[in-house]
Amino acid sequence: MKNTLKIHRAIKNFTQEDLAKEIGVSRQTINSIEANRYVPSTVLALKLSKVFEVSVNQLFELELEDE
Amino acid sequence: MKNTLKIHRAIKNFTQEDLAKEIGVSRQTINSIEANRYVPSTVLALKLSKVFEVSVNQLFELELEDE
DNA sequence: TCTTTATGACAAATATACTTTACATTTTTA
DNA sequence: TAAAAATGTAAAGTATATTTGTCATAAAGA
Repeated sequence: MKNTLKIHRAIKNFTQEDLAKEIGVSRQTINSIEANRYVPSTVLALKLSKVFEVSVNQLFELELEDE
Repeated sequence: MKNTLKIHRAIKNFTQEDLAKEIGVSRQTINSIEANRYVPSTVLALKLSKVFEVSVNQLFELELEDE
């Protein structure tokens, strides 16, 4: 699964830490998601969707290897 | 977090087992998500979004207690 | 009504998300 | 160019998703 977190973070001019605080997770969690080290929970995805004002489907997209 | 899985499953006329096979998880996983016993991963949410042809945000919604 | 199919739920085991701590490297800014 | 801020990543620990197996009950069909 790929994501556009970094882009939306740039649009909002947020650091990883800003974002982490905003949604109540650690900075490393944000970093690890951006680096595709792990897949976030749907609650986390919805919170990101809310903060960035875009849909979850715009933030995250399945790749061939996911299916 | 609440979800509309049961409704979309009814629209497509899928049993929990049909759906489970469709997206490659166990029937209990579907059952547990519908019953709000746990929160699925974003990959799973995206797969459900694809099968039901609706956005993740239409399938799952944050509740007050999530924030 | 009897049988089959679908759902709800629990327990134990395993996989993986997420936290905290910590340190190195890169990027920004004074 | 030196200091500060931001990012990348790793390890160890905790929380929780997911599987497999199993059983009880509800719903649907013969």
